[in-house]
Amino acid sequence: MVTDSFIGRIQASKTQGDGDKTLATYETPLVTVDIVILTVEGGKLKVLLIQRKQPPYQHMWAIPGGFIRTGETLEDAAERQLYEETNVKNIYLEQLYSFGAPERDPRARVITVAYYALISADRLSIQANANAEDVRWFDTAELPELAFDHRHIVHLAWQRLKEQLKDSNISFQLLPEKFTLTELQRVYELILQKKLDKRNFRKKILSLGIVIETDETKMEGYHRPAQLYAFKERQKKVFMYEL
Amino acid sequence: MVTDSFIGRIQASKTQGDGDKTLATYETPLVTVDIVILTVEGGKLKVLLIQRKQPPYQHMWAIPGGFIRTGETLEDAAERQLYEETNVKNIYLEQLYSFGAPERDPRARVITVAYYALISADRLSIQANANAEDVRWFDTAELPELAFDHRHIVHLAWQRLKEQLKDSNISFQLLPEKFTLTELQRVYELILQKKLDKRNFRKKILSLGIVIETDETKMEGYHRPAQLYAFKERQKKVFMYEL
DNA sequence: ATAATAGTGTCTGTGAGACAGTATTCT
DNA sequence: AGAATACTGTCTCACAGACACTATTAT
Repeated sequence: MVTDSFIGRIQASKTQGDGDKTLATYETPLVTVDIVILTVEGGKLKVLLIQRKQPPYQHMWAIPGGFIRTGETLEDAAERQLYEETNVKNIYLEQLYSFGAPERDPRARVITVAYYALISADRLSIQANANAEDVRWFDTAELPELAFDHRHIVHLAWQRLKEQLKDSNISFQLLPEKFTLTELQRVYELILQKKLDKRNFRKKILSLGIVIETDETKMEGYHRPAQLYAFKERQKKVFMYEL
Repeated sequence: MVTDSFIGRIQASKTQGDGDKTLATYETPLVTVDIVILTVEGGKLKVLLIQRKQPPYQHMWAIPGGFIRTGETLEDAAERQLYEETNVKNIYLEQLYSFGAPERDPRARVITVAYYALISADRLSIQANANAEDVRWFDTAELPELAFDHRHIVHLAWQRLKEQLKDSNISFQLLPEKFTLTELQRVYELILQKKLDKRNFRKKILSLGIVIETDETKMEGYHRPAQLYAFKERQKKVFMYEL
């Protein structure tokens, strides 16, 4: 993790442009981009964490992140780190919130712009081996102790995901291209932490016209196979009730 | 405006903690907090702008902002600047988005955490005189050319306000303590830029149980006076359809 | 009486949510 | 036959949205 490199405080003293303001001391903060990478796998909503090698918070788990490079937008930086960790491109990525509590990093003033990313489990095969030893997926509902304010950040990402689930088709970012309606329902149930009625759920999804039936089916176990669906558009705004 | 003080670029060259990453050059960006301050006054949704005295964008209008001080949280910094500009405390304030395009400030790499604030027009009396010459309220629908990416930021704030109007009672932040239902409806219409049906609007607001009738009325012109209402709670989540 | 805004009620249609039984595939 | 999951339809109730007339206060 890039933030592991220790950076001393840089103090800058400046006069201000406006006459009626007093001379003041500004800290030049460091800016990082941290990413909450979420996926659904094995019936759990999981988040990618990295084990820290250096202090502070040595050996604790943290979300991936790092500094912004010259010429990079914030989103570029997030995309780059996302790629470094997952080896996958074109991942759904969205800015979450910026955190700047003065003591959130004991070494220096570090402001982080948090992003969150959603990736479907079927795109993760490549990653698993890379620096596998200190990178792992954790059940978002059972997090270990996290470094810095990362627990808060992960929870905020989950919160945001819940909200977005209710008024967009964002859930499709977490599923393979073809999926059964039961699989889709499981994603909703996992994120919302709540059982949904199968008939109402299917009625709603189908009436929204956001999925299209494929001619394939999926067998799983010794029972009736399920119809596979694909989705029509990304980012369509919809409304889900039955919160 | 604090950002007027010119700050040179500070370059920092650092090695990273992880072995598999290349040596890279990081810019130490500057971090500001900018605020979109909105109010409803004279039948317009207005935003507070400040005329810049120094280049770049000299004489152009910009939203207020400035650097974060040592020991301040991002929100502290926003609150401080909000108070400096309006002379009013306890204003509704919420983080909007962070902007970090490399060339958004021609002088240096400046990342800004944008906030937006809502204030009711009746709390603005104190302000008007302060540094009145270069501080003015502008109709959000008819902005002058703005410095930096501030036009984009203002539009995003408006956008966010529209969304929040539909699922929270945030509109009350823009009204005096006691108000008529017609005044409340005007706020909705202004922000959503759309006429609403008076009967449906009142039915909805009253059924939500978020306002309470007071025993006062308000006369305005030669016609039937209107009942004044107050709201019960702040921050309650509600749902407004009729988008 | 006139002007001007405040205030009010009904109907229709959509859709959220509750609810249980049949269909299909395998061993 | 049995196990296991896929799949489907009806009813009720709430409420969004369309729509027009009466009430009150002043000049």
